[in-house]
Amino acid sequence: MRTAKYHSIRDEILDLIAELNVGEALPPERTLAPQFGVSRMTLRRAVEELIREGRLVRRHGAGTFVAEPKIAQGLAVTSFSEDMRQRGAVPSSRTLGVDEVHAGAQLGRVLEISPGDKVVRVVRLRLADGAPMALETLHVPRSVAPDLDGDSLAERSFYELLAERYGVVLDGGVQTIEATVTDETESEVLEVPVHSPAFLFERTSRAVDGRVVEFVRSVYRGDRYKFKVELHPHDASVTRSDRR
Amino acid sequence: MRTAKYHSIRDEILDLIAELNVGEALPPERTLAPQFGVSRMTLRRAVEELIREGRLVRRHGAGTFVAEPKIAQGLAVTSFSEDMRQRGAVPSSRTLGVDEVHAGAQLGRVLEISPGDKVVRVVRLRLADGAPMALETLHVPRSVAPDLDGDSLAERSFYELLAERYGVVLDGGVQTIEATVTDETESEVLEVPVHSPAFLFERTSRAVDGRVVEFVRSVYRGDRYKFKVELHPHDASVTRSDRR
DNA sequence: GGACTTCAATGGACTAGACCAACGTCGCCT
DNA sequence: AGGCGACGTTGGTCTAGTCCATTGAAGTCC
Repeated sequence: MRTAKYHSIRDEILDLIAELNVGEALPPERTLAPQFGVSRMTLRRAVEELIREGRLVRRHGAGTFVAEPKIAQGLAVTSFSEDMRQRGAVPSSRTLGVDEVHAGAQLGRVLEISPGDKVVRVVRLRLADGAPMALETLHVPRSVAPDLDGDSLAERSFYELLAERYGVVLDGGVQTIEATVTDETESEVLEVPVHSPAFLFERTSRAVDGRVVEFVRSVYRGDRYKFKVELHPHDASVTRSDRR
Repeated sequence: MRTAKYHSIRDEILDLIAELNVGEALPPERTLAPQFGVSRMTLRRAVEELIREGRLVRRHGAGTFVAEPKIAQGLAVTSFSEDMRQRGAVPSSRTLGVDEVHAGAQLGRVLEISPGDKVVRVVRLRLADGAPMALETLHVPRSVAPDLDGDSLAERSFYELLAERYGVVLDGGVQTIEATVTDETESEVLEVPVHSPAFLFERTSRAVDGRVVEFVRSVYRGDRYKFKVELHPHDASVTRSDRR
């Protein structure tokens, strides 16, 4: 079997959820399992995924219910467009410049290439509902994207290009988030007063083969962008490590 | 059985991990399971918890290995002290003032009480390694903590007090994170120039009985505080919802 | 010596059933 | 009418086994 059963069951339950209102109960596990032709354990595994995603809630003895749509706009901000859509805004983008530079010491270190290696640098203004939201500077080793240029980025997202044209499969990355204020240049393109509050995101992404494929530095308008995080008591799992 | 087996097994595996170096393999599942006196499924469930916590990594066909200590200093910032310790700093606290006010319209709304109800307000300076890190203003309905005062907070954490003295069990909450700059007052106590970059946290916490038990507003120094988040490809689970 | 094959060991998925624990309802008793 | 207790329904945990998929090393062939 190519794809795991519990994964396709997950999708079938998703269809079921679509036909229910928030707060309504799913059929009991003992009904659903044979209906989908799987054992109860397998069904439960699929349900557990949906619970982790925040789409279902289980209440012992009562049933499994469709969860409130979650508010959380977390920090797994890997795609500007995805992020904006999730926040209910229409994303767009304007490329302000594309050039090729030598990595240099700092950039070479974070991209894990030689300081003399070439790097494509793309500066883009990111907009939400037509108004400036963030200024993004993208750095990609030339070796990762040999023929990347401004035209390519106009049509499709950088991540689509990576996957489809260069066969790069992303594995993960590290992102830091700092508080900052805008400088003259940033203020101008973002259309805010100088020294306005802003978020500074720095992200480094790695492919499954181990190469660093991008370093992105983004400045977000503090007056338009904020995080909303839902806290759950069991999040403090680290506390237990000093139990001895 | 009071506590689930897979939970105690989790702790036993934790002991096992403590005796191994990063990257070393755990004994295979088929060895461990009978050793702990459980079925393989139950053992796997315990291992899966530890994987979610980032302490173990599984490699199909190869084995289960002790993971690199994770960097992530995420957003589940429910306790200043816990947060600081995790970042390797020594937390401390100085209470700047405690008073009782009427809720008023705004505060009444977020705390879900009448505008005329009384609220305890505590202003505290939070320090890391002896230097100012954040200015925190805590609001608690008097009805939740009838005899709360400055002395109580000197000895124990607010959350300990809630749990042990008032029998309040926390259920969760919502936290927003914004970018801001310090005003005159904040600058003075935080010992930074006026209009320095800063994070503004606003947290509302709820007890299991449904009552809102606190509203906290914290201003963190932007030059000392930052987030570091590890990104994983499957985090983009939302993308799948438009598959139809 | 290097490339290929084979195979044992390991994690991944799944089943059919058992028993426990929480919830909520329905009926009985007061 | 109100409260209380029994019980059926639901999720929660666990077992002992089966078979599949991936890995990596040992062995084989050229």
